[in-house]
Amino acid sequence: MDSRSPWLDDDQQDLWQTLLTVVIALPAALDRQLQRDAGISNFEYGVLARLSTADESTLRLSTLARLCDSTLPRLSKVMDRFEGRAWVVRRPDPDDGRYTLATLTEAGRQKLAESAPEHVAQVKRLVFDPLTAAQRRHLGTALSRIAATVRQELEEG
Amino acid sequence: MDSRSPWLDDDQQDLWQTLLTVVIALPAALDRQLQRDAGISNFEYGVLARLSTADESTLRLSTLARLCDSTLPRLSKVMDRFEGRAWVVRRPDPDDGRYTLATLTEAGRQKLAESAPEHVAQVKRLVFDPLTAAQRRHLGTALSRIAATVRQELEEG
DNA sequence: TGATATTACTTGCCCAGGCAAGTCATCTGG
DNA sequence: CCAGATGACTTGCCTGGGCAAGTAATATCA
Repeated sequence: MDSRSPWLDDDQQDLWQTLLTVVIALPAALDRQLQRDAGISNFEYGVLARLSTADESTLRLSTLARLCDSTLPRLSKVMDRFEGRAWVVRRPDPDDGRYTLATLTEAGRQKLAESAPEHVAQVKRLVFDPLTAAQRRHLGTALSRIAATVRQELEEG
Repeated sequence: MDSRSPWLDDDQQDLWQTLLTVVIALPAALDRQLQRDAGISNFEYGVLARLSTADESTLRLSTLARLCDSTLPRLSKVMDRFEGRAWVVRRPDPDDGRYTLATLTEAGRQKLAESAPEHVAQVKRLVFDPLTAAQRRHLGTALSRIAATVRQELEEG
């Protein structure tokens, strides 16, 4: 494909518009369900979920930020809110005081457990149910390539 | 696929995480380029682009909102900014005074033309270049189904 | 025909997130 | 061993967007 031509052809336009719809409307739909049923955003859910699968429920903030595709200021403010609700605790990394370790508390794990069923059901309804097994595989392949390119783009910045 | 089981299996987790990365990081990458090079957001670019392809460069706000997957308050505020820069004009629809018609001005069209080349190049680099023709077709098929489901969700909700 | 409902949009208030500047801890070169 | 550089957050300021309430125009129906 030639990146130098300054326009998209019709097929590309269709795909592009569809992708835009998904990246705009899917987060909106997820946020709405989570906000209504659990009072948290999709992003906040992702932070809880990441921490819950980490070793000892603990990660450095910078690592967590990368895993959640977040900036550090954004994550820092989420952590403020989470500490206020006692869902996580922060402490300096004993190995290197510049790092901060975040650990999911039992209350945080419980919040995640409460929120998960409806959220997962929503994800299944919106993303998995409409697709056949083959379509899911193809989607995964294509999105992986795009995700890798976009990640690289943001890191180079 | 059974929506009732409350968890995702490993394959689903992988796909889900990849999709999350794309819906979070792709808009961020697009916004950054547009903000840097043109001083507008990806969403605002989409509004200009939609208007530019409409008959007489004119659409009802409610129609434009639907086409851009936007809420009406959000679009209303974008229109305030655009009118301030004289990129659009608003006027009541003569056929039905409840509707408002938005028309792209010549200045607005020019802003779009200036912004387009770099933005389109970015879209190609991030979305199209990493994929083969077959992968693009498959991606379009899968995303169309998801987009349709999500749109329906948001309209009902 | 006039009161009420509905539709399309706007406004106000609030909060989340981006960016730039500040702080604190560690590394590095002299 | 100690200044300056680097890295990891944190804070403050500002803007964008969501929601709920308000307004204006049209439809409905007694």
